[in-house]
Amino acid sequence: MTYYSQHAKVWVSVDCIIFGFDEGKLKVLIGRRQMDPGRGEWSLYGGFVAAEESIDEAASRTLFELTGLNNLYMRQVGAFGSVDRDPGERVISIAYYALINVKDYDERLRMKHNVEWMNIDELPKLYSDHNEMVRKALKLMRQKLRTEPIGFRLLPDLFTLTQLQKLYEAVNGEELDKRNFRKRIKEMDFIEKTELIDKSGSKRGAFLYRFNRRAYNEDPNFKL
Amino acid sequence: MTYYSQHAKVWVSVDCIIFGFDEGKLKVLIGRRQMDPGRGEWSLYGGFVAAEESIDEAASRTLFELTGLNNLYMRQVGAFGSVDRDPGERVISIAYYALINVKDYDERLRMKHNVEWMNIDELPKLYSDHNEMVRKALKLMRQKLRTEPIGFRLLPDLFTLTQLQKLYEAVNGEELDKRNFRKRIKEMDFIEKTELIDKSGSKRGAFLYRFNRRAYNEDPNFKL
DNA sequence: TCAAAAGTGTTAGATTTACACCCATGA
DNA sequence: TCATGGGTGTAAATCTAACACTTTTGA
Repeated sequence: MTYYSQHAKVWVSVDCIIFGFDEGKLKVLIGRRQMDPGRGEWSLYGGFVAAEESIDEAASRTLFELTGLNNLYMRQVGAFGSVDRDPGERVISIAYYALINVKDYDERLRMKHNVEWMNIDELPKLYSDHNEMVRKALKLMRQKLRTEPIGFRLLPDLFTLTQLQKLYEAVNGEELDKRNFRKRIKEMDFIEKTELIDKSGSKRGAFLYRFNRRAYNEDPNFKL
Repeated sequence: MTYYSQHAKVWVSVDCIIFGFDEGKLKVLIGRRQMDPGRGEWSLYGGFVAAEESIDEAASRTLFELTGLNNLYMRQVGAFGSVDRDPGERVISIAYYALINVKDYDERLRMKHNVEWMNIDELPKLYSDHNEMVRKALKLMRQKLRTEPIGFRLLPDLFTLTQLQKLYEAVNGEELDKRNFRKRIKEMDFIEKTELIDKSGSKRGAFLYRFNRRAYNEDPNFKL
């Protein structure tokens, strides 16, 4: 009989706020809950933490289960632990947000799990405290986006400056000045201009850029 | 047999990073661990989350147990959940930081719990992942300190501008220009000058100031 | 030919930083 | 009388924000 055993054990789960960027909008992946309690309610995707895995591993595993993708950018949002946050049993949940490039997500897998991309500013009421989780995740993600080049995780490898700007506008919910934005980008040597041109967004076509992680690691002065 | 019961339950604890400010230094409250495993190692103070309390309540209760103080400023740092972070059993821990005015802490209670104030930059190796918790707590606290007037929670009700400046210097680990600092303070109407003078720090004496929470709530433009 | 997105510099204003001396007092 | 911490303003430099027109091309 150890010192520990006089205390209660509880279930611990992870819930994932998966951000995507498409058609100029920031989106979150949500689905209808498939089990009781709360069956049918809009909900984040989650899973339980198993005995032999860390909470980060549980989050990675859950993300992989849902998306088939590994090594996603992922950060912890925090622990949510009201006694009755889950209407069934006492479950403490640890929220994680992840960034994915919508195009990398296999549509069939998405259908199979019955989840969909919902605009961040049109989210319905979600199960339990999931709305609160999304709010906090967004707040943290915004902060990170200002000081680290994580936005590229939401875009294809090659992107136009207009796409990049729209991404920043969507996340922060405010418009930016095109010239000032491009001036800042030009100062960051790790955002490389290619000779490739994307004609999908305009008749004239726009140069495609890429993020050079190596160059960033050598001279990581990012500020937006 | 519910859906939940096929999953493992784990112990969940809270660990507290308690910051104090004294003699111009930022300090953390740590003590020698009183139980196995790890008996005798330097450690944060913590406790288990009980079945019928939220994690925030567990943190408040733990803080009260240790300090006899209620309504401390307290924020969650995050969940720590490596499988073998605790050498005894699987325990997921949620870290919280709290700010207290060292003078409010009853010295007898401190002795009773066998904890002491250790300078943040002279911390020894702590039990398990507690050093990591402190690092993250400090990072978050610094961020908050820049955008919200939480520094007052570390000072007596009445304080001199020199004390306030030393506090900011200690937390951020860098010196500030006295004139620029005072200029900024003067712009914040919720930091009120009193007619009282403190002679303990100098022969000439310095005016004492106080933080007016009501005024802050009306016009919360803080930036330091 | 024209609509629609791409691309490009300059300037005023605001903010930030650097900096040095006099004052009041108790020992 | 002097050592110690308290208190005060200005100017240069940097950063931020506002702003409008030309280019290219497919329909």
